[in-house]
Amino acid sequence: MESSVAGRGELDAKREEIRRRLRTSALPLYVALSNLLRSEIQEGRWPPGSQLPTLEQLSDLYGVARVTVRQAVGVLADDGLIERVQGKGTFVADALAPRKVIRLDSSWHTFVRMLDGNLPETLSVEQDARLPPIPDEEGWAAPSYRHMRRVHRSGSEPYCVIDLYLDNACYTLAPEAFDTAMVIPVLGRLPGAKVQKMAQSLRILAADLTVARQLDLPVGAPVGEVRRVITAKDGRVLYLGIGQYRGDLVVFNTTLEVPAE
Amino acid sequence: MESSVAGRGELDAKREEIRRRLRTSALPLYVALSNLLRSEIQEGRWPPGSQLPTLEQLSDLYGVARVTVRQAVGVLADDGLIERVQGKGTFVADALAPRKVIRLDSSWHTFVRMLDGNLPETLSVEQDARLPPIPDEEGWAAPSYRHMRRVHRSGSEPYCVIDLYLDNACYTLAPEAFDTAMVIPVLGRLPGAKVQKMAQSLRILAADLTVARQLDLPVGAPVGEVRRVITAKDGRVLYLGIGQYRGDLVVFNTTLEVPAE
DNA sequence: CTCAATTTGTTCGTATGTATG
DNA sequence: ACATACATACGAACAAATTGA
Repeated sequence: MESSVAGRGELDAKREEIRRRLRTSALPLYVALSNLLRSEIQEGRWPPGSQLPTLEQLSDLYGVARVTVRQAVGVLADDGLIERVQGKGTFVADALAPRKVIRLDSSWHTFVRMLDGNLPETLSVEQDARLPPIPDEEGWAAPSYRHMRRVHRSGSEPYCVIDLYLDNACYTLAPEAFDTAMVIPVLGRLPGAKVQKMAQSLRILAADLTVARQLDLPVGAPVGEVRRVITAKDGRVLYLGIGQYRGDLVVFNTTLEVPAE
Repeated sequence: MESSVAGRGELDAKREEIRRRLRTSALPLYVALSNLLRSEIQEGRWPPGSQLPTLEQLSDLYGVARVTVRQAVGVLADDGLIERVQGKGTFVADALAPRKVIRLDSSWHTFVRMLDGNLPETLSVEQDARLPPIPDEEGWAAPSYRHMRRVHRSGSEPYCVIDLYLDNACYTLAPEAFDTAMVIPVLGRLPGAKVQKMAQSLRILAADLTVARQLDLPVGAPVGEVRRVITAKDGRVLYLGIGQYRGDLVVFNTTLEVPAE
């Protein structure tokens, strides 16, 4: 008897914890739950064609009322991700449109090759801008930069929005190229081979209002913010780019050769 | 006249658009607005110590009711980001607490140095596991792996939970070391220098329930999923690790030397 | 064919939170 | 501070479709 009571108490505690985790996101419970279910389905927890647990079971599993589970499931049904059949159950749709992801490689050659040929859309240009403050170890600023805000698309889907600063001394060497093509490959091909290295750092953020708008995402969706600094041999900053990438469309790759000891 | 009408119409359209964006986020309006204000403050739109626009002005600016603005501002006040003084105004707090982040470098040396000395907590061990399926180009599987699930902490805060598979042929060479220390540095120091390269790919996801619990995050919070494959010279997979990192605590760094043409 | 069990669909009533004027 | 409207979430009861005994 006691053990059964303890078991029940434990279960309730667990249920309560799950509930709390879902709650803390400030989203309505049914939205939070539908997001969770969506990503679990996309991760393959319930494969295409298979039956989901019943509303009662899900209600139990996540510690929310059946009606609320139903509401969450309804969101996914509206999206066509699942199908509900009265008297039978809820099923994962057969054809999940496979996501076409963009692979960002971080060896210089593959990175540049990947970028090359893409045509960004320029949202705004500032001809004579100052570089935002950067830490000393990243390099030192040239007198004047060309500041552009651009959007990169894969087909019609935007996957990156980027604020970039290009040393005007570089820009004047090939203005038409810089205006239309991706900046980094052009910079790499610039005569004189001034480019020495590119430092890159990535933070993971939730999309704010501006970014959500430009990447066509809900506010709060996970995005990767990449900061790239390209310097010349003398430490002058030729390029600074701060880009926000849609988390659901981009994969970042690195390969490290391990030095023999 | 016409231009003034057009200007007004434009303004209203902009207001309407902001409003719509705030709305569509599925967050309660006041939460969405507080997020927006928070990021604008952090971006420096209103510097520390300065006065925010009045509730009326903000109400106008964002197209929401004064009471709703007040509610949004209340969230930030609770967070200590701003201070409200009756009859005077609302002010940005002087000291914004900086976040302590973990830098994950991806040159082999710095990466290993960063890991070294950290003591992970092991959640579970499976002595004789099979490697999960991997694409051919990543390498080929050894007959048997040691599978561990571990949590990494910075102080008491968990920042990474990782599922790792270690070739048992490697494990038996230094079982005590592999049991307690970080696997990758130990693997790198293993006599024979079998390790040749490490491939790493990073996806950006929303935390699912399991990860949310283990990293003490709300469900849906942005996390980075890092997949690391370490192979020997002959292509055998010595190590596979799939780690989930808290987005708010981790920065991923890379430096690329640009080959001279 | 019928019946019972299962599972989703629907509707009420109630309580609370959100947003406006 | 108040009145109003609407969304969210819960529990409960009942309806309708499906399945298999």
